[in-house]
Amino acid sequence: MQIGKDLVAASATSLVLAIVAEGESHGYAILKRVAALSSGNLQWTDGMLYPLLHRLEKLGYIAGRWGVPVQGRKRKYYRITDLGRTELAVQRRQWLEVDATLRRAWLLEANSSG
Amino acid sequence: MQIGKDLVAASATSLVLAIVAEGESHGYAILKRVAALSSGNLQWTDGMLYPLLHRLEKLGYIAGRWGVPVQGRKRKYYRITDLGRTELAVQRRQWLEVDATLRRAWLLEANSSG
DNA sequence: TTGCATACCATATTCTGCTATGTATAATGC
DNA sequence: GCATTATACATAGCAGAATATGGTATGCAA
Repeated sequence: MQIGKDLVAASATSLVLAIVAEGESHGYAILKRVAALSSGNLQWTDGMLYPLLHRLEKLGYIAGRWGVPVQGRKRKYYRITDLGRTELAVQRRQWLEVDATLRRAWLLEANSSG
Repeated sequence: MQIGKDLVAASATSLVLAIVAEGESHGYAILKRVAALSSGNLQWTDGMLYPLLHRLEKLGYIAGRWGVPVQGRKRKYYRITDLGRTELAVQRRQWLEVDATLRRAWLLEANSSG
C-alpha cells in the first residue's frame, strides 16, 4: 500500500521519537525500523529522514552524538530527551483525538445511504 | 487541545469527503461540522478550507454548484462524487494502516523502561 | 583495479499548502 | 440608521518540508 505524503508527515515525528525512545539509534537503522514496524508500508527516503532528525535535535526532542567505530562508516546516534518524551506523549494524545474524530466521521458516511 | 499542523493536513481530506458524503454541504457549514465532530479540538480556518475544497473539486472528488437562495448570502454547495467515495475508502485504509504502525511503536516505547 | 551495490549522512532547490488579507452580504443590538 | 458581529467565499504571498542531488566509505565480484 502507498501512503500519502501528508499522512507520512503527520506520523513521522511520533515514529522517530518512539523508535529512539526504545534505545539509541542512527539514521539508517531508523529507516529499517520504520519499514519493519509498518510491514513495509512506510518506505521513508533518507532524504526526508535526515532533515527531520536535524529538526528534532534543534527542537531539543532528541540528542545526537557521533559514534567513532573501530571499523566501518561513522554514524550519528540519537537518543530521546526528557523534552522528547513529553512531546511524544503530546503527539500521541493529538493523534488519538483526530483518530476518534475520523472514526466518528466515517460512521456518518456509512449510515448515510452509500 | 491544540492539534498540530501536519495532523490537521493529514486528516483534512478524509474529513471533508466524509462530511460531504453525508449529504451536500457548503464551506461554512463544513467548518462547523468539523468543530462539532472533533468536540472543538479541530478549529479549521476558512482560509485553509476553501483552497482545499477547490483542490478536491479539481481532482474530481467533489462537485460544487452555486446555490441561489430566495434570501441570504449565496453559497457554494458541494457533493461527493463516485471518485470521491473511492478516494475516501483509500484514505481510510491508509489512515488505519499508519494508526496500526503507530500503536505498535508506542507499545515498544512503553515496554522499554521509561 | 574497475565497477557495482549497500551503508550512511547532508543540503539546496523546488513545490505545495497555509496564513494573512481582502471582499461582500445579512442579522443583531442599540 | 449606524455599528458590530456572523456568515460566506477567494487568493496572493510566504514558510516550511520533501525531492533531488551530491558526497564518503566499505565490501564484493569480475
